[in-house]
Amino acid sequence: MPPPLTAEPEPRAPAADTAPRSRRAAAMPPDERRAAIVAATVPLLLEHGEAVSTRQIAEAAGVAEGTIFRVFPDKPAVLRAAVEAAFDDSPVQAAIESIDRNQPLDAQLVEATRLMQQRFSSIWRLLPVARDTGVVRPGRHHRPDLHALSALFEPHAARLRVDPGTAARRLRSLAIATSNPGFEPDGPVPPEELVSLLLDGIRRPSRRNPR
Amino acid sequence: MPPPLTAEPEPRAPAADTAPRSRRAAAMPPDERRAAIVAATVPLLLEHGEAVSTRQIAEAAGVAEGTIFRVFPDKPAVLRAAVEAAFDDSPVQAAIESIDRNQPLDAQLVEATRLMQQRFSSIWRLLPVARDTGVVRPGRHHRPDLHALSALFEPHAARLRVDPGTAARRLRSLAIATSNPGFEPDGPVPPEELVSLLLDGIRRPSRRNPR
Amino acid sequence: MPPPLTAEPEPRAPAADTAPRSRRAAAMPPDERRAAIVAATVPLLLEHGEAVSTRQIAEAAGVAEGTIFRVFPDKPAVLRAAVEAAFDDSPVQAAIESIDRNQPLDAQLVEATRLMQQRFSSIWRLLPVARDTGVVRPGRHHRPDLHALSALFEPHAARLRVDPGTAARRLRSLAIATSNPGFEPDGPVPPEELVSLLLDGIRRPSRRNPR
Amino acid sequence: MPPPLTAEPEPRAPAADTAPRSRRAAAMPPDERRAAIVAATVPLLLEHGEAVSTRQIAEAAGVAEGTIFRVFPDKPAVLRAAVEAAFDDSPVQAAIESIDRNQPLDAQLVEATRLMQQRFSSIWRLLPVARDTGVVRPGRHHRPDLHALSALFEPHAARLRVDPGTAARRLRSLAIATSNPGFEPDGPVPPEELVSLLLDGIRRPSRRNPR
DNA sequence: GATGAATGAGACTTCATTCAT
DNA sequence: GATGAATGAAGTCTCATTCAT
Repeated sequence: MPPPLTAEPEPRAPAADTAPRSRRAAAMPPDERRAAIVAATVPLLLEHGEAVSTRQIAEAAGVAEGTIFRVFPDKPAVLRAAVEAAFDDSPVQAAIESIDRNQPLDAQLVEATRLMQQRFSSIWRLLPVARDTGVVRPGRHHRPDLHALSALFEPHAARLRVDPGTAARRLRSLAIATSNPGFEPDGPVPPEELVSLLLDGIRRPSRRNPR
Repeated sequence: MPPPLTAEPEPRAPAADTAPRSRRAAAMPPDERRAAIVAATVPLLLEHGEAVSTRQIAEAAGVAEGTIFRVFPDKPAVLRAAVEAAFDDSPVQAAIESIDRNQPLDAQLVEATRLMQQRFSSIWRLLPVARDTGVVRPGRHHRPDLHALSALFEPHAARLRVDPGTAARRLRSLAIATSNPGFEPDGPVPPEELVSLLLDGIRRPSRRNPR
Repeated sequence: MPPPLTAEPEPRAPAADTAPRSRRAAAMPPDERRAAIVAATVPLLLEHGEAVSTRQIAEAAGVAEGTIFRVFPDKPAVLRAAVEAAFDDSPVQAAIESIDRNQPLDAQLVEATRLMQQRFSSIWRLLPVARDTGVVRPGRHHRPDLHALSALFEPHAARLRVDPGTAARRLRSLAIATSNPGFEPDGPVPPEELVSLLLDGIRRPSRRNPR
Repeated sequence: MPPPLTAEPEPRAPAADTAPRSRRAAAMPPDERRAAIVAATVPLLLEHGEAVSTRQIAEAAGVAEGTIFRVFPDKPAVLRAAVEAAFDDSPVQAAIESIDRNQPLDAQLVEATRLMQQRFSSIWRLLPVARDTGVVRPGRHHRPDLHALSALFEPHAARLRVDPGTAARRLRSLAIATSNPGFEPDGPVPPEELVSLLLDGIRRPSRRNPR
């Protein structure tokens, strides 16, 4: 089973039985605290967008509001970190890389598509935030997952009409678009259909159009 | 020439010469006021998302802040109306319907794709707002443009491996995804490529894979 | 009787008997509102220095906190305005100008000194604020009261060892220093003494030191 | 050479070579810690007034924020101690006492005045703090420097129209007022002028006013 | 004994909404 | 009917102070 694709707030460890209940969160190395706050922020960001309040974040992270600002200079920095975490596609990348290359291309792509749909369906809400926080900037390619995807096409390049990079981009586009709940109210299109579309299109081959 | 695809704030008519100079905006039929506010809101929404303030809206619409609440019960109602206006796809629909059916399917689709890309590229920012305001709700199809698009496929249904409705949805998905500046930093993919992808896929026909 | 030397918060007019008690302050022209806030701020500034909170100011002015920011861009602007108002020396200037010139110089100066002591004793606390808000800047003379004071010396210039401007500055310095409650715990030095010091010094004339 | 007139933060002694590297400051006798904190606070107080934060103080003193509260009960106590230190005029007192009494009175006073101007010019900012912290209280004389100054006048008492104590107070007032940069934008008045003013006033002796 | 992470009250400021004019 | 001054709740961020390590 592949690792989870989205960061999840780590459940705070329950206080040891013998420890006296304390209202004060245990001191943590800054990095851990940072991570905890980021983890708590991601779901809130998905739910409320940039309108999340620092109060909500603090509550979700189980810390005082002031604590946030000991590890982040300001709210945008928190959002940026959360978006970056949520956009981190190394998990998908890893998952795609571990796809069994002995299967036929179709099957490999179906698997990859499923992974990407799963991932993107939770990221829609973050796009404007990513834009606003500068995590995503126009003209800047920055998605390592494309490399993993390209690699899937590479061995079959000769049989494709486009180069592997483009093929990867097209597949990703399809996965993205069809996993947006706003545009696909019936849920994501089955990956098999997408792969079939990608590879062969929707036109029936014919004598006049033999392909 | 097709009508513009995005609502524009209507310039307020200058006060008639004979009217006594007044700081008050000329009384307007409520419907017109509503429309003026909505028209002013759309571009602001595209720029700032849900973070637009009523002050900005009032200023852009050339009315007092209080006036907004004589026409709309509250701010969400304004946003909802603005999103609905921005999502109104009757212009695209009309444009698609007026495409010359005597051209080959490819050409027709290219034209339609261009129209949709143009339209969607400006709407990205609104998706979360649409979601938050309830204009777009999961499980609810609501896009008349699909009908127009379907109609394009209808006459060629026999040559397609999927039904015209699905074909329309797939094309729209492609248009949507490839016009998101966050995902296509080099600008929208050329419509010709998309149509080719849609119809014939990216796989080179071969004997072993004849179709 | 000279006008009061320090701005006083204007008592808000009591609601008319027949008017329904309203929790909302009556709308005011911005200039008046500004003045009301400034007037309320001065005494608070004298009491707390820059540590006054906007809440205190709002309360003292009888308005909501938000109202402050409809007339001032931010808190420093409020303080600046308050300091400027408190430093406005046109009242002293006017009072000095109206001193009867038919009296002997000593008497005139005593009167002027009294006026200045009265004025300065309330301004001490504001000096650092004036500095911080940029109202008082090093190297910038900006006190019109000096002119009025100079004018008092003018007719007697021939009998003075320094020019009237310097004389004015020295007298003001004396008035300032001796009205600082931190340095004169017994209260301000009597103006007569100051004037005598200024004019003749503390040295007894003698043959060896005739002058 | 007279001792410096203002407290300086003592540089922390570097950790001894043989000591194990530790992030903790070497334990210090409480008195030394107190002194270090006070010394670090004075310049900050001059720069920021009461708005200094405990963080700034801790940083400047090279201790942890918490440490401050092991030595002082709360922030006002720190400020009070710092103001007291800054107001400590035993250095000026000593310097005045060491003035060569064989010079003529004028010369002695010029020297004393210079010392006081130098001292007071850096203390202005602290006056409100002194007031707020209760270090300076109305009705309470507390300035030993006056004694030293009085002593300067003592031998010449017979030639003065006022008693030495008053003479001292007047001179100090002049020194204070003319060293406030807010009121003397051109810099402090030359001490010679002040002494001449103090002793002989600004009036030219005449037959009608022979003195 | 010192540390500094954590706290939570409170500061300044913005904003949707109301209502007297 | 429109206006915009006024409101006060809520948002972000700072700071004095505490306390587990």
